[in-house]
Amino acid sequence: MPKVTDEHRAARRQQILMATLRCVAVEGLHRTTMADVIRESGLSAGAVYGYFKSKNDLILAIAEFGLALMDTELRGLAKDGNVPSPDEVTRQLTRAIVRQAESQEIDITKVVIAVWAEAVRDEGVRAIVSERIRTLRDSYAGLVSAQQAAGLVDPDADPLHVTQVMVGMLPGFILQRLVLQDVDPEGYADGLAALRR
Amino acid sequence: MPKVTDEHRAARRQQILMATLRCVAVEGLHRTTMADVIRESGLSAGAVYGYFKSKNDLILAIAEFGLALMDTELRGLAKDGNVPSPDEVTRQLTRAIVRQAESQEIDITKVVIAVWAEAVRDEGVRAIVSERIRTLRDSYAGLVSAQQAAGLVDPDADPLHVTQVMVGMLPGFILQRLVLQDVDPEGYADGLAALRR
Amino acid sequence: MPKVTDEHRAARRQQILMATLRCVAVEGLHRTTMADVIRESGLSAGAVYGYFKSKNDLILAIAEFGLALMDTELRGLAKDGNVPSPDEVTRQLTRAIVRQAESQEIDITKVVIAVWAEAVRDEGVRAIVSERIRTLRDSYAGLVSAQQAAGLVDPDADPLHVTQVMVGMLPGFILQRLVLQDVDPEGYADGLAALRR
Amino acid sequence: MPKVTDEHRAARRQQILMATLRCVAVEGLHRTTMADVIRESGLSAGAVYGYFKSKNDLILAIAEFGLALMDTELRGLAKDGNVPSPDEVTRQLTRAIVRQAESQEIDITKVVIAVWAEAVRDEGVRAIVSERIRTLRDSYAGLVSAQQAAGLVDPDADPLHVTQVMVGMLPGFILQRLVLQDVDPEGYADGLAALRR
DNA sequence: GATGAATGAGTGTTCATTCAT
DNA sequence: CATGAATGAACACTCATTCAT
Repeated sequence: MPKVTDEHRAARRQQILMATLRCVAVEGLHRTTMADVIRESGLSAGAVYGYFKSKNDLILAIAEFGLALMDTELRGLAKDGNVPSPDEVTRQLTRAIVRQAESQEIDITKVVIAVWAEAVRDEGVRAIVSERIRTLRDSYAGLVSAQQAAGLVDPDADPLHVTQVMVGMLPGFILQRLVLQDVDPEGYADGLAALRR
Repeated sequence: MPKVTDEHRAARRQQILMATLRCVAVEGLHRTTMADVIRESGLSAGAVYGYFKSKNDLILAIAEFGLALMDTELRGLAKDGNVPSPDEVTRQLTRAIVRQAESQEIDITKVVIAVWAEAVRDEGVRAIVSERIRTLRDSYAGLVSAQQAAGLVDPDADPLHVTQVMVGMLPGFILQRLVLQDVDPEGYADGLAALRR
Repeated sequence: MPKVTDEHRAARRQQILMATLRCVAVEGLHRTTMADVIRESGLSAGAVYGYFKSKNDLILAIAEFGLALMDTELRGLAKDGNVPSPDEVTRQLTRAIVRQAESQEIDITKVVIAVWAEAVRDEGVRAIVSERIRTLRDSYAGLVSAQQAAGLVDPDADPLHVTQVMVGMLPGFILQRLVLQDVDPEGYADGLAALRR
Repeated sequence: MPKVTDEHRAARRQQILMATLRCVAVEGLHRTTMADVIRESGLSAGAVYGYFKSKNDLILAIAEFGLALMDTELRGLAKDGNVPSPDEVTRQLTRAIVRQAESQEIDITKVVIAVWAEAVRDEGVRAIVSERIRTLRDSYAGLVSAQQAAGLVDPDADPLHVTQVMVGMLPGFILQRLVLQDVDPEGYADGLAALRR
């Protein structure tokens, strides 16, 4: 079945990627074997290797995909005319995370934590995670200026530092949600609000 | 002479544990092989298996040890008579993390992230991580009451929520520090302080 | 238009064969993959399999072609009226080998050695190599009679034995040339001449 | 069963080596799989890899061993007081080859041809083959001087060239013996003798 | 007790070949 | 016919664990 359309190729890649995400969410990055991916994808070994030339390639694709999902969700926030307070932003973001995690068959946040761990020791994955975190911060940056102008955030503060904490609150939310299962967006946002007075 | 033997046993366990931490910090949990641990510890395979009956056992011990190190450091904070602001607490905690990470031959925070990832899929590790996070929150709890009394935190807020955010800011600090290497305790604390205006 | 088609077919076969020779000279028989041949030939997998029904078929064709090249070169020798001495024959033959090896883009002698090794274990290849060596000996046979008549070779000797040694000197030349790179036709012929004093 | 004697280790290596030789004589170098070697040696995969760290390692050992067997046989020749003629030397050497090939359960000359083919494309094997051929030539060198002094070989000839042809006659003997099965030491030596008058 | 050689199921990956388009 | 995506058995190699000494 040669000379296949680009859409077909893209669909196959997606098929493999989704199969891998399903495996990784359950087994983690390293306990997911290529045999798992092959079985789960319903393709043959050769087919999978036709789309991803190694397991590492697949991990990089997973990393990109997993973090991209988180990211897209956050873009909409700055769109509105009004300026949300930091706790309001956190509420929206954690809500988005929970929605993502629960909407799919798989909990993407499990994949994301696996990717963080891999980023510590694999340069390629680290580059991807770095880029994603930076993008996230940049998405915030404009919002922070508006918040400073509106008196919601100390106007003398370095916006970078503000984005670092704001982004920095999300991993802890994800981790506590998965491990202790006792955090939720409302409580987490309230907790931050409480710190502000 | 059981006393001496017990001490000997404890020393051997520690020796193996430290060897494992060294390996895990560099290679991660799953790329660290028992052969690595055996070589690094300077013991024989049989000896290592005499102290830890499986690799999973060793991982559990690693998880316990890695998170315990973080915890002990934080206890001292509540000891002082004065009541530190939330950002001051964050400053102290992140400083403690950096101190820990840089004081040892190995960066313990790398091990910690590996442990988080494992907690997602291994019930045993998850139980340990849960317990540690809860302990950390409990250590905070008293402090939060004091901060509420002192007007540093909204007295109407649920203390649990406050401890959730306060603890929740640390994983993001650790992650950004390892991956982007552009965060430091002072900036991070300043960022939080800025949110409180 | 069957004529054109046949020529076309022959050209395609040649194209695939040359591509294979190029691969085999570099990688050897077994490290040359069909994918290599396909890529090098510029054809599709299906096309290559249209001309050679298996890799083994291709190997047989390689064997035939590689040894044929050596053979054609040697025919001209007996043509001349004068009777060359054994060392003179060796000089001409080794010169022919070197010329062949250096004239083409690929060193055909590398392919020849690979074919010898395959002949040891594959009956089909062995049959081809057998036939080629026999042909080579036959080409010599007439010459030997002439040399015996001319007193250049012991007239009482069995011509078969003489052709066996004469042919037998060539593999050693090829091997030493490829591996040690310190033999040349002149020295080799001189060496044989020295034995005849 | 730890702390095993050196003899035990050497015996195990030999056991694996002999198993490999048996496989290579039948299947060639590349069709011999590690699974073949493992089965034939009667050991486990891990055990084999404990003695040879890769298949390539094993191939190098095979090359060394296979050619060494040929070599040892040839040393005794120069020992005798009398000076053998070149054809006599060839008779002895080819006899030694046949004896070696037939004395063992496996025909070592089949392995040797496989090694030649590998030497063309693997630098490590080539180094070993080079060294062996050089050693063989050196073993001859003394003999050639004696033959030149005794008038059996042209005294003006370069001894190197003489050793090149003398060594060069052996591959052709081995090859014709395996492929055509119609050469024997007596005929081959007679063929060379015939060239000398 | 301590040792480390041995095990063997399992790992990521390749590749000759087929066949739907 | 020609194409090249797909197949899946096989490959070289690893590694947690055991147990004879």
